[in-house]
Amino acid sequence: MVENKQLSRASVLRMELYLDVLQQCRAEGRHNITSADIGEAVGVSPESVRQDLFKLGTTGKPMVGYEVDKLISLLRSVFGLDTLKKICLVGYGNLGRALANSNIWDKAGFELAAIFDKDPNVVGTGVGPLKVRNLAEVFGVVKSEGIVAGVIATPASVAQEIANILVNAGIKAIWNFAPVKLHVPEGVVVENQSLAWGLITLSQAMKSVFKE
Amino acid sequence: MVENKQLSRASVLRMELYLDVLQQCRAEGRHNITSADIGEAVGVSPESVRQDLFKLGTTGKPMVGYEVDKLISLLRSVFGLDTLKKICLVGYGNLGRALANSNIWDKAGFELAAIFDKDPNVVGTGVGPLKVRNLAEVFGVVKSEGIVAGVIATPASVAQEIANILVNAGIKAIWNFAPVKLHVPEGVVVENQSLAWGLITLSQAMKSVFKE
DNA sequence: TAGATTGTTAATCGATTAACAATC
DNA sequence: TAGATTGTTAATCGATTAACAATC
Repeated sequence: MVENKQLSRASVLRMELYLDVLQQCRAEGRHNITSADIGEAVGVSPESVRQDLFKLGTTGKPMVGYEVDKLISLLRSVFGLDTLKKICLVGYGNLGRALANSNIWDKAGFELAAIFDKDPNVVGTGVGPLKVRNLAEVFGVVKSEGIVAGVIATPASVAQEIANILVNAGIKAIWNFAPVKLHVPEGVVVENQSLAWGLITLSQAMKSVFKE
Repeated sequence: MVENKQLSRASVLRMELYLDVLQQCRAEGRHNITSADIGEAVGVSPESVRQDLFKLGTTGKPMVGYEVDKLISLLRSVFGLDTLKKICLVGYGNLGRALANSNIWDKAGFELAAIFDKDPNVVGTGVGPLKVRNLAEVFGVVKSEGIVAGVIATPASVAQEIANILVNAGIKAIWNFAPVKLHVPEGVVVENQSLAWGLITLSQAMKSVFKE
């Protein structure tokens, strides 16, 4: 029932789409869904949907399809959404503020447990009960709070330095918004979300559109 | 010299890293660089670097390596960074404000030419000379300004509707921050940058780390 | 020259697509 | 039962890695 092989990034991305569709179905009161329905909703062939679900240990029934509730649980467990993970945010500029005030954390099973910045004018301000702390406190707070992941929303110039601090403090995962390839030891996961890179990727993709 | 085959997404992502390394090299005054150097800096094998550059029409010399300036120009042209593209932003919440005030646009060859929101309290406010306009103006402004791309930084619930409006207005590319699979006609490019999906991907990746 | 480094083809690997038997 | 739909293997496709001749 639990996956053992590493899922490809592409698979994971598709599965996130499946989860979205399934939740819509549940909201509409449907109990079952076929691979064809899922596929059509997310722009993927039914075969690919089945292949993806097969990797997770399949749960469908011929003629009936998949149980919506069961599949939602399965995907949530694959993504680890029901495991609470403490995360900290480093960098409280425009982007940091937008992140801190967003509602994305819960939905992915994270608790935003601390915010850090080096600017003395920003330290002490904050979101609700959460106050921005001085960068120097990272090590101690990560340890004492049991924080396992960190977000880097700082300028690119200091991103690697921040990554080192986080890793030293024992963090196992980094969500990186800086357009910098971070060098981290094995066993530490980095997920890049650089807006700059995203925009360049869009620019590149546009070229083929205009060529037609 | 100009690429004709579609580059894989993975290739493009790697090439963005190469460009970063090359720009650092130029800043340090280096004129040449080998595939081994590039590879080491970005965590890719020299063979892969050469293979990627080969796809673009290679420009290196045995025993010397690649000319830094030449390669920067080549990559900038591959990404289309020197072609100015007008883009508009829809949704001026926390994320929209962070985007509008960022410096990412120029660097990817975009000019942020208009901002839209439906909230009357927000319309009229703005960044520098740019004022937030009413959502109803999208169609007219996109046409009159010659805007070719749009950013969706709205709640997920209205993202598809906004996409339809943008596409109808003639936009060819969408940078989508909403955690929704957008359905667009062929010939329109969508680049997803949903933070919610990114965070779930991180959560999934963390599972394997903690399993070890 | 000698040898480091590229250009480019070949081999491997993995992911996607197709096919179809199993089954409810 | 009949036939729609899954589970699962096989075939195809593409990307990555390896290899090595070409070359500066």
